[in-house]
Amino acid sequence: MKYNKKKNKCNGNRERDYGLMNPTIHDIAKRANVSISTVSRVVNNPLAVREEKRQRVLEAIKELGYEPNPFASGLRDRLTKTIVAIIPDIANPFYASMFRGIEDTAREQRNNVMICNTDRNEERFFEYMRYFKKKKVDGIIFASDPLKEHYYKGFEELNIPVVLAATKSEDHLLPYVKIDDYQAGYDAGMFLIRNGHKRIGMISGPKSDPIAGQPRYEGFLASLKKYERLADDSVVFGDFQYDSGYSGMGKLYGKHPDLTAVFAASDEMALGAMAFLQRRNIDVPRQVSVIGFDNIRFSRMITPPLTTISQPIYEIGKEAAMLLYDWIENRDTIPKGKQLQHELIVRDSVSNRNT
Amino acid sequence: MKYNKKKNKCNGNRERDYGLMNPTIHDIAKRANVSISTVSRVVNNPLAVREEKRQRVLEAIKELGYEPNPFASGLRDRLTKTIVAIIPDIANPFYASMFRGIEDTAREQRNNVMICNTDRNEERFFEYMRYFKKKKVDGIIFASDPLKEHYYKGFEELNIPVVLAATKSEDHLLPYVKIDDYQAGYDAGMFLIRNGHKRIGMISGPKSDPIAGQPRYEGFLASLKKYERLADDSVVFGDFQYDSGYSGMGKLYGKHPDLTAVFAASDEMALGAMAFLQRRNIDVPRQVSVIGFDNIRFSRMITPPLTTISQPIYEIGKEAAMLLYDWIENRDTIPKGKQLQHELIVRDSVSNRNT
DNA sequence: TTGTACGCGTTATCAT
DNA sequence: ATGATAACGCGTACAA
Repeated sequence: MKYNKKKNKCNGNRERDYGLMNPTIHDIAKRANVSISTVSRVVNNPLAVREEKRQRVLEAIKELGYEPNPFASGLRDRLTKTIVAIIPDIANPFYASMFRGIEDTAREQRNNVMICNTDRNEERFFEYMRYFKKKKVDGIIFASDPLKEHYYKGFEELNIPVVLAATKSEDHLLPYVKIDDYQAGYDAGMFLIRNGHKRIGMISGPKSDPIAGQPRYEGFLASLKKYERLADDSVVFGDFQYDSGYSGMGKLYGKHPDLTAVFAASDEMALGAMAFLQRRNIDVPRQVSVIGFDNIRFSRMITPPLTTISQPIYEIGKEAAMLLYDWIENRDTIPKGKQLQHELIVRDSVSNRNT
Repeated sequence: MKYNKKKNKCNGNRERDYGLMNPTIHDIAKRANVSISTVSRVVNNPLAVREEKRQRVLEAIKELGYEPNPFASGLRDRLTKTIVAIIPDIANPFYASMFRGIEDTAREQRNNVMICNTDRNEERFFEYMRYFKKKKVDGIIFASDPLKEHYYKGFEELNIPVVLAATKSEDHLLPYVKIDDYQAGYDAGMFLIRNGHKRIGMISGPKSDPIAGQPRYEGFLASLKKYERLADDSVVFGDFQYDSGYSGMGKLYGKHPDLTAVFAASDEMALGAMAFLQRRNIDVPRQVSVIGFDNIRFSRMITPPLTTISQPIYEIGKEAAMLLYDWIENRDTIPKGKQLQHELIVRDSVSNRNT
């Protein structure tokens, strides 16, 4: 009774400043001469309402430009229309490009995507997890580090779809989108071999990294062993960052001053290696060739322009987001992951020793 | 009556699966033996409640791990708890760093920030504007290009707070956060002069750019004129990107092969200039010195490491976001903008000619 | 099939 | 200073 009066008064008020106000489910109901539940049904379960009314409602929705209020439905505990991208650092161009892929498909779905920069810090990761328990999100794209066991546990608690981008899980079957890192490492080695290099070194990522570390390392080794090139002790391990590339090249050069080519598992490490060489007045590529990995924006801007393995990083993000939405829409079938193709970008940092 | 019964039943239910459940304001209230209004006050306006009770409430909040439900408050106050960052491209490290500043303060406010990459494309900008008219946002940080007149018109329609980051508006008084670009250009010129350079060139941004273009150009000119160094026709104009730096250096070198130093209005253009020189076997910095602008992540990773003017870009983002939140909270007083300090980062790309 | 009314958690208003 | 309660917009159990 009292309730009803209030409601009417409320609607009455709203009519006045129309156009400014966002139409609600009530406005649509009135316009279409149905009840709010009918409107709600049309939106959420269209088949449950008679054709004729459905049309009326649909029309009213169009005319008034109705969009459900995400806070109201969020409060009621449904989808929040936002997904999360967990990445190490958006200021890293590699992840930034991936993010653009994610973002573009999210926009197509009229969805929001929230960035979480972990800075590779576990504490921050779990902080986010706690936050998500409150403020629900529909799904997660995880692109930070290899997926550790307790990270997985965190996801499990949330009980929402998670897909992996440029990484994968050994023990759990979460869908992932990535390239074939083993093959890519193999290809890098082969490229050097085909260019006549005999003594080849590598600056690898950490062996403990089951994605960008070990596979690239092993693919590379395989190519070398096949042609009986130098191997094993001509490999040094870094953390993908510039400084470890610089110092890694230093170690390598100390042990094997006769190296003619080096494969770095990231472009940043390749930059570091080149910096070391150039500061020692060792010419790249004439004396030592360098091949990188990632094809970041700046790899073409340095001197000499860097030959590198390109990951289709934008597409990885895009594909991962699409998989995620598939899963969100159809909660009970886990989508299958995908392998995307890498590509060798030939620029000027590798010399041909065959001639 | 009926109401009360329901409430009790509900709370009764909740007690059981505690630990799993997120505590609400009601749970805190009960625990602290106060009303929910008091709890709400403690959270939003602590000074309005007596010390003793406040402590009790605070303690209960700690113990139960209460966090306000953003959906509920969003529903109440019509704020969407999301702001928008309009930038050219998140894959550009300059904007990525700014974004991190924005994001970090947004997170403090338990807010979401949505990225809009315009790619410097007007069409995309207005697409976003249309989107915002539907799905409201609380405020905007604009960091894309100079603010054109019809962009401003777009904002006006939305009728929400907008603050400018690393840019400003000539005609409208939107708050902005930026450095003093004129002074920065002046400082760059002075640094070259103090290092004994006599014939100095510049690769500027477009003169039509009233922020990163003209002021840096004029500040630079002012320093040169003061000491009667070469000026005017030793300036060439680019678009801040790598390629224009490369070709710009080409033009400059064609006209003035005797130049000993060049100031580039962006690090990317500086990279381009260095690439041109190095490919001509002109040594940097021995034969030609280069100073850049921005201090992007990679400026220290090239050979030689780039001397440059550093914008506190993270802080610019952070400060802009804080201004925006001030404005959102207090809709009727436009906050005043801020000028932040730039800094000269001396590395190895400028030689000293005095000795 | 359709409509009514309650509850989600919070804040603001109004009494006290 | 504190407490009761309406209202925000939506979804859904239940009634019709």
